[in-house]
Amino acid sequence: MAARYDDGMSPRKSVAEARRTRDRILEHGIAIASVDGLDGLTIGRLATDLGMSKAGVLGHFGTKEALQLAALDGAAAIFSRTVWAPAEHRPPGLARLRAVCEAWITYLETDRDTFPGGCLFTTAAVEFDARSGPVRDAVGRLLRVWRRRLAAEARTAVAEGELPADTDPEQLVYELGGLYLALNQELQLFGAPGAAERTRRGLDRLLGPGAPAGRAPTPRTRRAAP
Amino acid sequence: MAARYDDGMSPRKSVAEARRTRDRILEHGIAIASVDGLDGLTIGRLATDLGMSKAGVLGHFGTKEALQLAALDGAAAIFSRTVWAPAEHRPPGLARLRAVCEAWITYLETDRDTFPGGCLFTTAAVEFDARSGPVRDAVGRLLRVWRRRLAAEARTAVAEGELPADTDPEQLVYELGGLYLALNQELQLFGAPGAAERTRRGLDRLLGPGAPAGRAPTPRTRRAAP
DNA sequence: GAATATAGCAACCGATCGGTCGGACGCTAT
DNA sequence: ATAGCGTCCGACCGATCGGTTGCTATATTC
Repeated sequence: MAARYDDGMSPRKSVAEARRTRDRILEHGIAIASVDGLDGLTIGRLATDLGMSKAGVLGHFGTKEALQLAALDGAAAIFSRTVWAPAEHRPPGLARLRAVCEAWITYLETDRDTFPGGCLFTTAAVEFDARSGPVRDAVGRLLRVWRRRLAAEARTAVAEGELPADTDPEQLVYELGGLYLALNQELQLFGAPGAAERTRRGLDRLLGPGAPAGRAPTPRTRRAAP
Repeated sequence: MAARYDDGMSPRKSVAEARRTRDRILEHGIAIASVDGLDGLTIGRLATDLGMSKAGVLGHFGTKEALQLAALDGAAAIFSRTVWAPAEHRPPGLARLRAVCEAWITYLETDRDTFPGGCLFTTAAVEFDARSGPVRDAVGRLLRVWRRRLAAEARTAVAEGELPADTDPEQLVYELGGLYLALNQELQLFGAPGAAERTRRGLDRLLGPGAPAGRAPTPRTRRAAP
């Protein structure tokens, strides 16, 4: 049959508009995937939510897998912009590391519109960690990049004497990641308001006490007896 | 049409056999859910994998949601038997806490047949943490029970003087959980063989150094300068 | 041995999945 | 002015989803 467009809603076709619709699809797709996972990110649902046809949605990506990868890329861009960029102007080493960690907390705590279901990387990592294919590879790659950045920062902190000389940067990053997995779970599953403070206390134990961005010093949690 | 059973495969109907088929379904279902999530746990796939009909599978549970809850319960039983039971005969407090943590590591590291896709609780928690309903509630309940047990053990450890007096048990459990989330991710996503040792180092930092079950003392990671 | 209960089957249901296809439409370059 | 391209549409495809139904065959109960 012929497309009529007699419902008052005329199609927009300029190449610039196309980019904007693609961005709209991606933005909403990231929100969906954050809640229901990259598998739960359905073309049909995306289409109905955005008031367009499935073919129109899929035309921008070609394949569901490509859509998933694009959503992952989009989330990576948001992540980089939200937690990495604000810390980039800080001096390398411990200061920047602390700034990143603090931005990471606010990223998990406040970005409920863009990621209503929590960090998309965590969701995707758990969802695909036992499968194989391009999506799993992309998730692994993103996580590795992020860890490498953190480890590099930790290394310069050690070189600058801001962290003890016997610090193992990879170990530090490993425990940092655990802290944030715990934060994501706490926020999503229990909605616990004290989760951020818990995380900061854990950070103090890992990085040494100190106020990163003007916040009040946190009460000590546990420290080895002198 | 009529079921004929003329393919040489006669049905078995005794109530005892029925229990065994139910267990078979659950066992395989847990393995599937571990990899593909509780949503990916499909009745059709379960049926073909086990060589039975969809109705035969669903008859034992009635609903997919009931099947998911049953799988969760089964996984909880395995978890309790594998990581809690072996430590139960240890004296309460730090010793038992250490034994649980060590059993937890081996549970994540070696149970690849029952949980080929990693800890089912972690998978289910991330999968349902942004939704609502009985499954999400069940996951939350199980996690809470587990945390309460750990916190209780930590509390007696403090009371016994095995941990510093200013230890916050909930904080300790929080960081413990993060450590194990990190372990699960490391094992599943990167298959890193050093992940267990990383976790033990983190445990030493949380619980104080000490060999829990006869293993060699681990090299120090990072300790505050004296 | 008859009656009852039940495990499991084949077949089927409407809904939705990812994906394809031809065409209508508007923008852009010639 | 017109040809071509890209965007998006409605319609449709086979496969699979969770679930229902009517039935057979066995085990159990009386």
